[in-house]
Amino acid sequence: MRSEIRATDQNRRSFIEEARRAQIIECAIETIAELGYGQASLARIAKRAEISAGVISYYFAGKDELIREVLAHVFAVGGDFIRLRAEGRADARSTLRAFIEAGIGFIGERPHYARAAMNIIHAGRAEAGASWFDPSVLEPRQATIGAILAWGQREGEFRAFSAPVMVATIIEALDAVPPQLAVQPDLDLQAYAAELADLFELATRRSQSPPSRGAGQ
Amino acid sequence: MRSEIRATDQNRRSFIEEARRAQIIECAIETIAELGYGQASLARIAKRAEISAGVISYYFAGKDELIREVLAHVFAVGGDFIRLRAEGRADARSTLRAFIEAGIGFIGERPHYARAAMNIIHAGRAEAGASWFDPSVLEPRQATIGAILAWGQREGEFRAFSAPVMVATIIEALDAVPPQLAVQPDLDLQAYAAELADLFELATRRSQSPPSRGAGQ
Amino acid sequence: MRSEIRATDQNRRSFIEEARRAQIIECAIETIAELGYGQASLARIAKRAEISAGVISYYFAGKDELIREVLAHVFAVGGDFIRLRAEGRADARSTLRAFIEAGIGFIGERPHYARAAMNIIHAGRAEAGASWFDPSVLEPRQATIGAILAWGQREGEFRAFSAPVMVATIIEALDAVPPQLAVQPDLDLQAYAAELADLFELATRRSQSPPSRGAGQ
Amino acid sequence: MRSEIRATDQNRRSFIEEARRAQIIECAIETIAELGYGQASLARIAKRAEISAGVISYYFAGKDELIREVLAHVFAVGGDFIRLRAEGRADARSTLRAFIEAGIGFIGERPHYARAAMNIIHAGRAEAGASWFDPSVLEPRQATIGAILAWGQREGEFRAFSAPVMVATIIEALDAVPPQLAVQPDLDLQAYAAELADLFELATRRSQSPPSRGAGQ
DNA sequence: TATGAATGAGTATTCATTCAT
DNA sequence: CATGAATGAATACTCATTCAT
Repeated sequence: MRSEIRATDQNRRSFIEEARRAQIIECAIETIAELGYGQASLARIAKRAEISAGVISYYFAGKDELIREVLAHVFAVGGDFIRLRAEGRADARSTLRAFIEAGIGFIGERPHYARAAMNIIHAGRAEAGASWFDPSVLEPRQATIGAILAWGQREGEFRAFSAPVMVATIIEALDAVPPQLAVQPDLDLQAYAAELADLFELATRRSQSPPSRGAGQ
Repeated sequence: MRSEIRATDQNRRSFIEEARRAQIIECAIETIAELGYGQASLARIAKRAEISAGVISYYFAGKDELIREVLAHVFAVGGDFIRLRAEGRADARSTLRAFIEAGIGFIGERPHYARAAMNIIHAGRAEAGASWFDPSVLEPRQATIGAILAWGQREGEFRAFSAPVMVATIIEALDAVPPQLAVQPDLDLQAYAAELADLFELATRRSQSPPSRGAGQ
Repeated sequence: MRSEIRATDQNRRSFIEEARRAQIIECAIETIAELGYGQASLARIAKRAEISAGVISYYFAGKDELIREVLAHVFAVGGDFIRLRAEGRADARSTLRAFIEAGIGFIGERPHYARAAMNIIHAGRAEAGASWFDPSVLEPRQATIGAILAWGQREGEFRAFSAPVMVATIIEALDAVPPQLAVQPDLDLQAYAAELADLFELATRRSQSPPSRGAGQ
Repeated sequence: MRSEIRATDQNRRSFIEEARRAQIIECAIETIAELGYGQASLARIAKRAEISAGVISYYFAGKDELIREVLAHVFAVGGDFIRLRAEGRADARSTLRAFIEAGIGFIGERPHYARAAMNIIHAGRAEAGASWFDPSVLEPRQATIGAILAWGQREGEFRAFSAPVMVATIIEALDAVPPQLAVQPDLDLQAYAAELADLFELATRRSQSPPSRGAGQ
């Protein structure tokens, strides 16, 4: 009955199974967000869900699978949230702004989600360089930002910069927020978002004068 | 410090003691960098150092002390590295550039150090609100960047922005590098540094025209 | 109670849980009685019970809880045993006799119980001033003896003496038996009990002539 | 150089060796009295003596030997103390009084000694029924009391009672004091001693009327 | 003689996982 | 489906003891 076995069963899952998985994932998120990945044992997650610890092993092939699904869930929900708010803009500049604001909006809306995801990503249990969770879950986000940047560069809105570096920096700038919010829960997220949006607008726009590049000193 | 029992009156440490501590710290750094904080048990660290696990407990009062010392060591070495390269500039703009380039330079010089520190910091962020490691170790870095930004704003080189947001973003932009380097060891760090420096130069400088702030759509 | 994680809402325990706890407590008693408190590690207790050491941690929140329960169990069983034989007497003198005889009777009936309890209490007395086990478990015994003595003094059966000293001496006189019994298993407990009862009858009764108090020499 | 080896060397010990052994024994006594036998590791004893832990192993064949010597020392000093005060009396009655008062006097004089000894005796690490420390160290005390009792019975001062039971009870009555003193340091030992002396005078003296022995109910 | 570095066994406890019920 | 009992490995840490210096 383990999920590996189910897989042969055409990957169809019953309603109740889906519900249980969702419940467990939700509780895992809360547990990880509150206690940290290191303290989030299956027993503790199970307790929050008010089920026996064995149930988790019943529905998930192992802790790794659960964690992977947690991450996938957070990114799915977050992606929907952001896409809804950032898509359909007329230009890359305002789309990027909207993306950043939506990203922080999501953090404010679902701080547990954001916090749990950051925790998992940074818990890093690399066996050999590569990250242990399916990195493909992170790709859509990168791809989305990459597309916005490419769009802006193609249209001439944006200056010439290394897209991968900019993507990484934008993502990390957003990922820096959940821990700050945890320490300082009354953080003004709207102002923070505006600041970040300004920051990256200036960093990306085709500028009147180029940066200095090694001059000075 | 060290096992309650062997704390010497003078807190003076013998040469051999200092050497062992350094070796253990070094091996802890490597272990954390390669396996992640969560997998870096004392046993694994000891194995890498080819010593008995008890030796670590002999030289450090506990795992927490070891980790604290690891962090302190990394930040001490890193701080020296960066200060050497970033101090004494004539203006804030070029100082910020130099700081960013030195930061990434250090990552390239000591990738394990950077990776281990990031791991510890992010693992620590998780635990129940307050971080369990001495957060004061992070302050100098924030203070340094904060000072540069204040300098630039005071002198009119930099535009008006929220310093805390900018500080967090710069730090996080640098902290994003070690994991990328782990996945992609041939990453061109010099180019990366130049890109980041450009990015933040544009993001900070007093600009001819202000960012859009909510226009567009 | 039990691992923080499995504390049930109702604190109701299943039959099997109760049985396991009882078995573990029983094995703990035997182990402590035979090897002494200091040598009674969870591993050794588990080995005697032919279970994995983890099981003990599964049923008890920690070693402390186990020990507390051992003590409580011994005193509950012993208290019942003694009460059954000592209650309902017409006067304090015969009640005290019966109490002493029942106390030693219990030691003969359950030598492991008595020995284990003495071991725990004496080990506990050591630790830094306050004892680490709940001292309230010892109170009923003291209270019972104290009540008998007060009764006898009130009724004029007993002479005037310091009740606390007498209580302590009676208790300790009984507690002296288990170790003797361990060394010399064929000890005639009935005779021992009669001797002790005589001893304390003479020590407590209103006497024709007072003790010497410092005369002599 | 270990003491086993020395033993061949005619058991003669240098002055300095004797001094070190005495120092270590003294510190062991203090440590055991303060922390309890279970917490009295060689390391902690060594720390109190301000020496390296290895030194203890150098002067004593093992922890067991040290503990044995501690016990022997306490009983030697205690025996001297008591003998000095209890010997040379004219009759058994007053000798017993004096013995009890001296016993408690010693506890008041050297509470650490008494406490440490009780701790060790009760720590009980029996391998197979027999106590692990040399029980011969306890014999002189028993023999002394036994001799007093035999004297009194021979002379007709004391009634007929089981000497072993009386001996055990007297010893235990004294041994009950150190823990009480630890909990309640302002305990009036002189009064306590007088009470105990009265108690055992009445319990031992040839009485006008015999005890009840099973009557009553 | 004395040190203090080192070991290896042993401590309680936690954990993911399995499985009979 | 779900439980909760059980395992065995892993966790950080302590300890008595040994030994080169």
